[in-house]
Amino acid sequence: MGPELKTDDPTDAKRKVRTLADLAKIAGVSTGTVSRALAGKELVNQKTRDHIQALAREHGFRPNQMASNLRTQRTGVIRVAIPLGHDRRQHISDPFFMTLLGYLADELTEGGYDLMLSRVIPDQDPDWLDRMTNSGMSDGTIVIGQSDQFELIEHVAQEYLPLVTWGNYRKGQTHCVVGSDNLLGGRLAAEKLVASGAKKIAFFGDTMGIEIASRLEGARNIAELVHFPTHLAVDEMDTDIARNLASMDPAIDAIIAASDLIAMACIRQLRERGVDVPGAMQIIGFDDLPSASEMSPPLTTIKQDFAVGAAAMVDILKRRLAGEKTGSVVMPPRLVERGTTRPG
Amino acid sequence: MGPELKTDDPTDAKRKVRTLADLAKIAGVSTGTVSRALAGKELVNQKTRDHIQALAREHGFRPNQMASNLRTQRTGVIRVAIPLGHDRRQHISDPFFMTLLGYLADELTEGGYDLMLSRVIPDQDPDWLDRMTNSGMSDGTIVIGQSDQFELIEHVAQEYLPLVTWGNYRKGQTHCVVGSDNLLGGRLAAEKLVASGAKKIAFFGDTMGIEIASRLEGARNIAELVHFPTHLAVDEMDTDIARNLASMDPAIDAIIAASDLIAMACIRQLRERGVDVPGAMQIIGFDDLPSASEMSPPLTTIKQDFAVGAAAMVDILKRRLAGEKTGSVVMPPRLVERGTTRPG
DNA sequence: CTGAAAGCGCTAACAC
DNA sequence: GTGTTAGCGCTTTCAG
Repeated sequence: MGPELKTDDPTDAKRKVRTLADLAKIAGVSTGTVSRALAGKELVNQKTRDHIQALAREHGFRPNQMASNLRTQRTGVIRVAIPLGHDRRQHISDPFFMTLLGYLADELTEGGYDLMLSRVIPDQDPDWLDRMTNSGMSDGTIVIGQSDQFELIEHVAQEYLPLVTWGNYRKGQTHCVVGSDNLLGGRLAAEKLVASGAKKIAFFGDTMGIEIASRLEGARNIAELVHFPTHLAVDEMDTDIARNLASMDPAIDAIIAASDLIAMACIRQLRERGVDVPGAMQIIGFDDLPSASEMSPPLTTIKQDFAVGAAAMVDILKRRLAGEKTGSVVMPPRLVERGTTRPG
Repeated sequence: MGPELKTDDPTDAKRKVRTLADLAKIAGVSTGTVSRALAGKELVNQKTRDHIQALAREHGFRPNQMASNLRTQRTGVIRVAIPLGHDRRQHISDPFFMTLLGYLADELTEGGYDLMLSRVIPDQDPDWLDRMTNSGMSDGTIVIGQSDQFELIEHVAQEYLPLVTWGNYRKGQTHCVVGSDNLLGGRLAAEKLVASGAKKIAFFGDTMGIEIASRLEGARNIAELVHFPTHLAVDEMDTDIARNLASMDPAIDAIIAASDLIAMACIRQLRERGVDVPGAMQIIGFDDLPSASEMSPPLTTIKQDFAVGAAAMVDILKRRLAGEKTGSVVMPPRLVERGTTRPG
């Protein structure tokens, strides 16, 4: 590599200017002035301001955000946390998260915020949410899915305002949530299946997550049904479904899946078993992910409007950042009839 | 709201302990000791360490990451930037970005890093990459897609090691890139169409992005083809395609789409026009997004393995963080024949 | 083993 | 208008 670099060589014109102080020195002014000039403040003479800005450009100087943030106590970043409490094998690449995250990212970045994404395993890090909200690394926090962390979120929300969650609303809760009326969603699914002639209905889903528990409850308000716990994580889902399908009452002729992904996996496996959908088995999903309408046959499902939900979350978060104490938003889901259920 | 809160009330036991200094005071030690204790360092007496940790838990104290980062010059976050140079109307929710991002997020968060997502409009922020790499807000940077920013990336890479890009490899380039052999991909697509009897082939895609330019070039090595610029952003794509389809030579009986999304949009519009796919028009996409195999008919496409690519990017980034000067990775894409081309 | 003190790089009073 | 100074909250020498 040749001779060692002497970075203290006074003739080294290339010595990088990395701090306000460096720049101040070569500009012959104080750091305060440099700071004001680069911030474009009016208080500094037009000429010196231009000069300093030119110098900064010339040396490729970029102020250290971290230091600035620490000083101003403001970061311009919103944390988006995905807690995997139960079903920790779920990945962020799960289409459900990705869909919601995509819309959130659009809303946030178009509004000038950066987005810091964190995957959380609560068991390994019991006070993840405190850590995040107190880390000073972000101005606000969005939690995608309550998982089994309802109480924790509830607790943190008591003393931390800029927090919005995607999930299920439970009457009287403290924390602000945006999400669908899962009870209604479950009901719509069951009603549809009953209307199109289902005799015996199964529900596939893990009720550790309260959103899914609500869907099950809603469906149970309409019809009696057999519950088969089914993981949300793709690698476990398939074996769960295979077992369920193999062992379940042959009289069952309809399935309510707790998510589109579960529905899709069911359809794949039923096809392998030679079961006709929707002839011999009707299936209805939940979410209406983009791929639900593209698969074949296209999936009948209970639609949640993620674009609207994401916009609502960001809007609410901004208002909370401004100190407003907003309420929650519960959106009505909607039945979208496609090809995996029979008409009627 | 009753009387104003006096936060300086000395009897207020609830006064939040938010700093090391606060905790040090109630523990009766110095901030240095608290810092060491919470970091679990051996140098501090077991008893005091336990005591301080207990106190911290009790008061819900969480050290300020920002301050810590500033001091240690290490953040534990990796920036993922998506530059929208041409086609700035593209959204992060675009399935291509989301797919790659999902895998990246898995790799990164499972490796203990947080991910900071930034959408960039280069025209509005010409030195976005300098700003990011010098901001002190992250330890390394991943850029998804070179867009029209090849030269800028090239320039920054000369003095910033922990930078990895997803995109096209051009011989002799400085910056480290992971991506597919787009030239080969284009060739595979054209070869397939020729083999299955295409007489006249169109290419739909905007060559402002060098990846797509390479795909076009590769295809041109095999067959003469008509090029129709087509935006990548969903809202512009449809009108582009409609125009192209309406005006193009009726002899054209095959389309190479620069991305799966373009292919899907073509198929939708051809269907509306009553054109049979693949009978009257064969179509081949690029990417193999998850939905490519789920739509109907399933899409013939040139597959890029995003999971492998993401893993490679993270692996390389880690090695660069450790000071290693790694090379680039060019992965071979693969033809996946499905239902939008004819056999043969 | 623990305390004191010097910063990390920046901003915002407060002076002049 | 500009310089000086006191921190933001933490880590880490350096003493003792």
